[in-house]
Amino acid sequence: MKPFARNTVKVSTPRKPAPATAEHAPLQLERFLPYRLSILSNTISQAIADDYQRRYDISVTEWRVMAVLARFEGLSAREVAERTAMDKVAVSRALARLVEAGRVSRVTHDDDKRRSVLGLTEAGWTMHDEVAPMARAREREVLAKLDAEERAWLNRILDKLQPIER
Amino acid sequence: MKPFARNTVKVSTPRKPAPATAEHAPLQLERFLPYRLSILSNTISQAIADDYQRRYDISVTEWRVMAVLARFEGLSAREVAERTAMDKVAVSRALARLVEAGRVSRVTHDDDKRRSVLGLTEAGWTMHDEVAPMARAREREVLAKLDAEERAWLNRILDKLQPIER
DNA sequence: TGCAAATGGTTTCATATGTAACTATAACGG
DNA sequence: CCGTTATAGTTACATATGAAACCATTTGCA
Repeated sequence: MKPFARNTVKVSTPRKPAPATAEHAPLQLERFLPYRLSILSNTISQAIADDYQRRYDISVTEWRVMAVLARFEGLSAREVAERTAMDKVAVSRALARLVEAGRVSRVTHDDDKRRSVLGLTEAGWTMHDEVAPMARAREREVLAKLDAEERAWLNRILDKLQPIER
Repeated sequence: MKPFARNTVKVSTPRKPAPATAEHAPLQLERFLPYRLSILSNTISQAIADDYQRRYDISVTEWRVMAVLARFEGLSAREVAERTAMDKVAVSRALARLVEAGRVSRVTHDDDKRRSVLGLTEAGWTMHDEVAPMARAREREVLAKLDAEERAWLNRILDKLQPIER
């Protein structure tokens, strides 16, 4: 494999597949499931996050923590970690910021002083009630690209690829 | 003390949805598309990356750059960025490591000295030829959870949600 | 021409994230 | 009981990542 492309021809806009394709069987990235999922996931998450990140100075991880606390009252940090699929360090940090910002309340558990008991504050609820509808609206926008049948299949497929635990 | 006389509510294992649910309409995270995609994407990417990261000391972004260079010879950094959907800083850094490691060759373009002309080296190809089949195998494992019909729908859905440009 | 604007790419800095170590408390086994 | 082990959570450190500033070169056009 000599780099004979040294000087000559059309180096300018090399759109052609590499010659070695046949022998090397390179990955077709844009057809590769993990890659596609990663792009799609980032695109969508970012679009939604843009909506609230600037406005409320909150990160995706913090928002997820809040979303979980909106549904389940009095969770411990570990339980939040479970439900958000984040690791406990990430949760700890998100909580630090959220408590600091006055959006989450934290007291220590009566019977187990290691645990904390978490919940949204007034301010937390207020923000939640503004962000949640935005997030849902964005989700609808994305799903609007699909028809009902496709949406059904998507759900089914996601369920199979990743069984929701609990 | 009397375990009975717990005056506070039962903070012990709060599995019940928060009482405020009705008025606040909290997000059901585990049914929320962006969240599910993010989890799924991370799970899968991580599983695959684990295969080669340790073994070759290479990151996902570096691998993606290599995969693109395996298919398209002589790309510039900017073109790599386009095709990997990474930003140019990330590409620049990945390339620095790859060139350093002797896996990618870089020369400056003859007609435009700003550009670089990139390609895999011998060592790069060797590694590529070991990693690519692994990645494909992993993808197959994931897709094996679906039947043929579901796989077809998945493809169709991904195409609609995220048209492949170019 | 010549000079402002655009482009390819790298560097810098601030922030995010993951791993491992650490602190405090609780549970367990003899 | 008492010492070991496990668990909840935080801190420290090292690495990754993104935005903006930056350098070099090329392009557009008066």
